Amino acid sequence: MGSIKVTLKDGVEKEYPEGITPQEILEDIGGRLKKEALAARINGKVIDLKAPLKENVQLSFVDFKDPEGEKIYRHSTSHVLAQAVQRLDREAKLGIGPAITDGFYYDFDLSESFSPEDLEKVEEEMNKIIKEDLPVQRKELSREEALDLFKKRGEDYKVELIEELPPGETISCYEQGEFVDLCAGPHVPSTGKIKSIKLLNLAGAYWRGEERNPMLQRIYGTSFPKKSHLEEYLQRLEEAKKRDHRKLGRELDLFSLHEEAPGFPFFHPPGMTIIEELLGFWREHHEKAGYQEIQTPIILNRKLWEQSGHWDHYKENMYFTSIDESDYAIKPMNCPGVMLVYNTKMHSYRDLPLRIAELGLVHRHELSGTLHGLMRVRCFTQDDAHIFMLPSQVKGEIKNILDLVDYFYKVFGFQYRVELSTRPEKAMGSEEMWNMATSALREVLEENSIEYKVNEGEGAFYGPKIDFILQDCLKREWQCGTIQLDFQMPEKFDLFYIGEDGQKHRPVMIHRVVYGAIERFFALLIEHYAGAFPLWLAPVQAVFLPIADRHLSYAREKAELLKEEGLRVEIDDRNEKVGYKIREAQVKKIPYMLVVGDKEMESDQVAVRKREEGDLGPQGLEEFLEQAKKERKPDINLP
RNA sequence: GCCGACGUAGCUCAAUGGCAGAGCAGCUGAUUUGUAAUCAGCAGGUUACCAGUUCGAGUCUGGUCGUCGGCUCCA
Repeated sequence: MGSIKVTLKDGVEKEYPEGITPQEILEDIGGRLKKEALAARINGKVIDLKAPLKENVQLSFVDFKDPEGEKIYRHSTSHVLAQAVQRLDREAKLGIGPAITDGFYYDFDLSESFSPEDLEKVEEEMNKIIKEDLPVQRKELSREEALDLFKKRGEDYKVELIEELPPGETISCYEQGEFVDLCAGPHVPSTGKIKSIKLLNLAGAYWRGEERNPMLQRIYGTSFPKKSHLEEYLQRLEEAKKRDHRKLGRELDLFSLHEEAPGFPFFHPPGMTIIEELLGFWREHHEKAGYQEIQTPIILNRKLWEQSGHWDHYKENMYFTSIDESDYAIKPMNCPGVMLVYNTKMHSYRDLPLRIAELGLVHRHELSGTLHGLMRVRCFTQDDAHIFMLPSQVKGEIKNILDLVDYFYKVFGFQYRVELSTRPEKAMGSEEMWNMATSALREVLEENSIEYKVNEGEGAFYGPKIDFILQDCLKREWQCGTIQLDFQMPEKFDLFYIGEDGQKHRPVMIHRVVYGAIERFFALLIEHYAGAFPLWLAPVQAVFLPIADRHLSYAREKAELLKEEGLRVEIDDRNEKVGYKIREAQVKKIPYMLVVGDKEMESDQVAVRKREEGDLGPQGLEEFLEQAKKERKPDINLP
């Protein structure tokens, strides 16, 4: 047996006998890592601490602070969860149990369903397993051995997974005590490495996410190496829930939802003010970007939907009605209406690109279980636009939209993620068309060095798309902006333009939205700002707080001046103490409070109190107005 | 749509199978107030809805609707 050279992170080279494990090296070098290391990284690859080293390597250790370490830690916790569940119910069959953002889950198939009380018992059992500090052992097996092992254990789902592993793939499993799970690893060296665990919730989940498969029971949980970190995390969750747009929407009187209209939101005056500001901002920038606005009807004849392909591809999401004995549908998308507008006149190649925008109200029959406040509703306003262009203009137009979306999201301070979705199973058009369209999107993303994830088979039925994804207060992801390339619709509606050669040509079309759905974007904004909207969006921008009745007329006079400047101003003329009025204005998250009493009347000033900063002292009305006007610009915070 | 939980006053929440209650908000009155809640009084309910069990149901059972957490779907 020879020896190997191990280069540690700090550049130190050490010689060890071949077959030494990272664990043993830790024993040798000691220090903080000895306690905190969860796995090792050799030549960039993460492996078990117990994996023997066979050649010269660059070695570093992975702890919880390392994203890979966090993942391993949570993944190992999911194994402990599965072990606990099987201890409590021998019949429980294992699904899958991966680490996810901030935690993990494990899916189980069992005859009786879990109750929230069961979770406590499971948690108790998990703590026992942790206390037992069972060594976690990796084993590599042949396909036959693996099939045999999991068949014997009655793990039908694992057997299914093994059968689908590509030939030649190393099959490994991890054992801890009586428990064994099919798993690629790596894992922590023993269950005692895990410290603080918490099971969070229960849910049903289809096996492998497919509706025709049996529904398994999923347990979500999380774990941390320190109890205080777990507690902080739970605290953060509680804080995040306070930002929930459904809660703030009610408290701030922005909107409401009613049993009488599930999924169809009602907007109240303060909510409408915000929406109108969002739309005003949108119109301003779309006009600048060369868009023209139209409006098309909500109800359109069946024939149109047959022509567009929606009747075949989107029927289960549509609402229908009949008028004078003919069939009509409520529009789930705006495009077919736009097609009719395009075809009302001849177009020259000189007219292209033609950018036609529509703030279109669409209705879709979403499954009842998917409705979620304003985030997922059954009717929503898309800030839609359809761009008709020459094939040579496609990339330029997509680039323009990428820039527009980026500008909009930056104005609100949103971080976003980009996805490219490709051809779905149920698609119109030829493979070649799809490939061409998909690579066009891909190229623009790459040319503009935008990071993106590919979402295979998730495109629209008429073309591939680029999606822009935002997160809500609980880090749930919501698709907002989207750019969809469409070679189908122009074909279906026989769109053409007259080219330089005097002949008819087919234009290319893009569907795109920036906000996505106004409702969803609004909801995300509520959570993003925790209800404390910047001045330009705030339903009430400033409130006068007169100290006593004798200051009322002064407040009215000054308020009038601000209103003339277009500010949204109110006066709290109730017979209450200032402290009371301040509290109320603060709870309503009004950006500015203007306290007026004897002193202010005498000096012809207002005492300005800012929502975030508190008392700013007395100012002349002009000074305040100047500041307010600055803050009225949506992009005030942009460089 | 599927799995699970939940549904009491506008909101937040109480009430062993035995008279449906509190705080906040609302209304009325008093107080004229200086940087996050003045005091008093009044009113507020078909306990989501429909059946059933029971002498008696907010509470137990079944169904419907809705909401919440997921799955699936999607802006």
